[in-house]
Amino acid sequence: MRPTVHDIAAEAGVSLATVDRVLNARSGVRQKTVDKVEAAVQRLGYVRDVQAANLAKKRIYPLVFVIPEGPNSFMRGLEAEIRSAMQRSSVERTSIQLETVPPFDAAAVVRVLDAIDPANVTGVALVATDTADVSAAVDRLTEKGVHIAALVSDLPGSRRVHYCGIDNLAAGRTAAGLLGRFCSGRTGKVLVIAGSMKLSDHMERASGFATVLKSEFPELEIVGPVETNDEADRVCQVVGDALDADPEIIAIYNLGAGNRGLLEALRRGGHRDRAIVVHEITETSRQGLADGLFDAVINQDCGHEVRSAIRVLKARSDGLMPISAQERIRIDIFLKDNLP
Amino acid sequence: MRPTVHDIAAEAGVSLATVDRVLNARSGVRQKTVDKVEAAVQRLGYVRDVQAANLAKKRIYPLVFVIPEGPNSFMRGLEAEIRSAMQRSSVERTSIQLETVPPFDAAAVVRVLDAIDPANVTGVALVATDTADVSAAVDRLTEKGVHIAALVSDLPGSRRVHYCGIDNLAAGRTAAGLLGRFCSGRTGKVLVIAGSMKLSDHMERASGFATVLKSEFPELEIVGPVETNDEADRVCQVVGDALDADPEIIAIYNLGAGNRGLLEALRRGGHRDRAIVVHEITETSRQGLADGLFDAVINQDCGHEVRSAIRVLKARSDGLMPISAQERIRIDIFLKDNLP
DNA sequence: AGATTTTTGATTTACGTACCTCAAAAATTG
DNA sequence: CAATTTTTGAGGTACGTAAATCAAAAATCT
Repeated sequence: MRPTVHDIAAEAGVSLATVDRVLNARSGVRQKTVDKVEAAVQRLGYVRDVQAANLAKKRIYPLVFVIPEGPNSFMRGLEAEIRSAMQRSSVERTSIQLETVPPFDAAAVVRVLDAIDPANVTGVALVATDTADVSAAVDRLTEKGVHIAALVSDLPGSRRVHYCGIDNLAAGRTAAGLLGRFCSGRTGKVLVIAGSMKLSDHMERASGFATVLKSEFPELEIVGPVETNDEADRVCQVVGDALDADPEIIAIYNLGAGNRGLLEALRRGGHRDRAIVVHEITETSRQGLADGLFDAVINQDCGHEVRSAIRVLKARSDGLMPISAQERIRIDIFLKDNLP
Repeated sequence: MRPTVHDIAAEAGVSLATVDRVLNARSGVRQKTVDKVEAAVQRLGYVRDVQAANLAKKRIYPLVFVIPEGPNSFMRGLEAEIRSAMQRSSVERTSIQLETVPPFDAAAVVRVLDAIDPANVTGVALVATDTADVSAAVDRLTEKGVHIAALVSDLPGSRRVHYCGIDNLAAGRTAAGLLGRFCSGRTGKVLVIAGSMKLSDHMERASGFATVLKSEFPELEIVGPVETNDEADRVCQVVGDALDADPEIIAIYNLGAGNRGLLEALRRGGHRDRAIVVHEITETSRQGLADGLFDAVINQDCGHEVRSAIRVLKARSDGLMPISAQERIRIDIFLKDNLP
């Protein structure tokens, strides 16, 4: 049987009340007594029964998620995961509020953050461009005692307590590793498409991709990255124009959204022999894989990201550090053969 | 606030004791009353607070894991995950016993299963060959009321309640999709190495691999699968001999263990230009990726598998069906660029 | 030393559920 | 209709922790 607070009280030769004071870092206990209790905790290997503790505390964690609105399938998938977390909220003792803002609108994110009442919110998870005003708003809110997690795209300069997303430098490298091998020895150009270089995730992917391509596959030359603001129509046009203009393009890496546009350009132009790697599993990219137009899709599991954000924000508002190894979001690679 | 048993009692116009009898399926309640209570549960959307319930019940789940002993790194990784689960046992209310048996020894597995006392064990997870005697032993133990999960390699003919592992047919297909693309258009042979065709996972991988290679990459011809009993020395010899004898081999797929032997053969022969896909992330396969000898590693997260097995066995002994979508083990693909 | 402050102990209530007992009420039987 | 059985109610205890109160003890200060 695992030891309880009663066992520590007995072991330390103090009362239950004192054990409680020590365990919950309440004041009014001499250092000598604290040591006695902590020694007993060590000796008996006591670990607090979190379930019982939560029951007794009946604590709830009010959280806010801020994500872009608009047609971006990945963001809508993220929203679905947040809504599913909202349904679990009674079980997980959370109270989740979802705020959507226009995409690429830093000012709107700032407004939402500034409007948050620190008295009623313990944590915020947000998807935003890595710009100075957003970082400043994050820092202001942090100052008020609210813990903030960056979601999907990191805010490296800010005081966010955690980044819930993949290592995008590694994701870019992985894309290069795949595309390089898919082209195996052939010489040509790779068209790289991005949403916005203001998004730190896009920036990092482009950078990782370029690094590996240059060092390991020097026979492939990068065209781009071309920015499309993640709009499918722009992607379609950019790809169509590029493929028509330059027959040496033998591969495409779309590191942003707008795969619908990419598919359309490929279908329209009848291009079936390019090696193509894109990001995020959506209805569109599944279709691309199934049709053999896309060779591989690099994915981040947004369900994992949302759940991780919730765990981290809960832990932080209890003053605990999350176990970083457990919160790592992995870079998934899907071919049509291992689609879930 | 979420409703409690008290709220249902009030809503249904019955006493707390009656609600308790209905919720825990105790006898001595008229159908009419049962209906009233269940209607109230529906109306209020009551869900049992599992944490409080577990606290009150202080139930523990005695489980047994049966895995092969020997040097196989993947199995040792699995063992490490099981031991780590044993350390969490007080928190997860489990009591886990680990049994190791000689690899590929069906009789030993049968002996262990037959020795299990159904009074002290509610669930068993095992890694075993898919042979008739193992299936029979699984069925015998199931008959005694013990729930059994197949781990890593399925036992399709048996009465196991769940399979905790990847879809190996899809894994084989994925390997073919990767290797085919890595060879992109070149004509040649692919050496396929397996541990034992008595393992259903190896069988399925070989089958999925062959299917996709034939249909999508007909320019590649399969040599094998050669069985090695997962022994590194045999793998080394087989690969060395094959590469020396047949220069047309431009790719290798090792769907079993023994990657140490594969690496050694490649190093010894100075073969650096073959496209190579293997299974399972271990120290050896990481090294292979890092050195550029392996192109991709297909992995199953054995930590996930162990945790999933525990969840499933706990749920089954509470009479619940696990949510199958949540228990799917994904097929991971690692290049050197996305290694965790 | 006595007065004051700090520290500790003893005890209670609560969280939501499980499980038990005993008595009362209702339904069924003869 | 009385006797019997079944169903229901009322109440309690327990699980392990949190959080509170109030009194007692110990330490510190004047």
